[in-house]
Amino acid sequence: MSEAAAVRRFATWNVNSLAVRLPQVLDWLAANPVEALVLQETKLTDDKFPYAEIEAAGYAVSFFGQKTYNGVALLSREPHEDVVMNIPGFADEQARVITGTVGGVRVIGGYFPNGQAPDSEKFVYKMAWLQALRDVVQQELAAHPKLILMGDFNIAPEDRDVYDPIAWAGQIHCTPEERAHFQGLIGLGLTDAFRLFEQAAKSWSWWDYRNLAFRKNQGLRIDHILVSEALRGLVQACSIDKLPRKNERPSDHAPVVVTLA
DNA sequence: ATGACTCCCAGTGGGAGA
Repeated sequence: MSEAAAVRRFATWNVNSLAVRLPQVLDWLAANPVEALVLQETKLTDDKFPYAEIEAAGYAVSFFGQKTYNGVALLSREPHEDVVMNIPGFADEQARVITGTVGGVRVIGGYFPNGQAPDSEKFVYKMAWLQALRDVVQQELAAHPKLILMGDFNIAPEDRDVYDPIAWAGQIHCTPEERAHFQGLIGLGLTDAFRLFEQAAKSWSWWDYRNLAFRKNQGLRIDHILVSEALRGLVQACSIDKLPRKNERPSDHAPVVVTLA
């Protein structure tokens, strides 16, 4: 077995338009070879998806998108199998989930609903979507003990994941209802890989484009990698890569990477 | 400060994101 195959890395990145960010994604993959990468907010209909460019970079890719909003993709160094789009049994016009098996690991990539505001219809949708996701993750876990659920959760699990928890208290991403759903996923036997390790205080995965938020490090940790019990003992590292946020025309999110033995 | 930016589809503005 080669040295490269001895360590396995899986990553998630909300790219906020793959049409704009494709060069950055290819540059990032060249510098950060991974076994699999899930993307959110591709914002591309399938006929416009740049699969040829991604395959030329050495990655198999499945994708599922729509115009303007949402859209997800699964990239893997080796071909992946048993791909499922969205949540079976949950009727949804929005392209938010892509699942596939990569080297024996079931990978679920999700772009969780934003929810807009706790008193909005979009929050009601977010709650229903989260419940449906929990059910399908539970089913997937029963069939695939080695499982990673990762993506843009649009939930800051704890106050330490928020730059100003007082100002954000009860606001979208920080409501008790959203946090309870996050804990519901943890309750399935999943572990927040980032918190398996000592991390710098004020570690965020998203910074608002406005108000010099990145420069001032005012952000939220809302992009997560959850690993199943069968994988937990193999996790060697988990980190947020802030470098792409320093690019020109960056996504507002940074990639999150987990390393397995 | 109920803002600030960026993306998109639209089209000379507005919705959504988080």
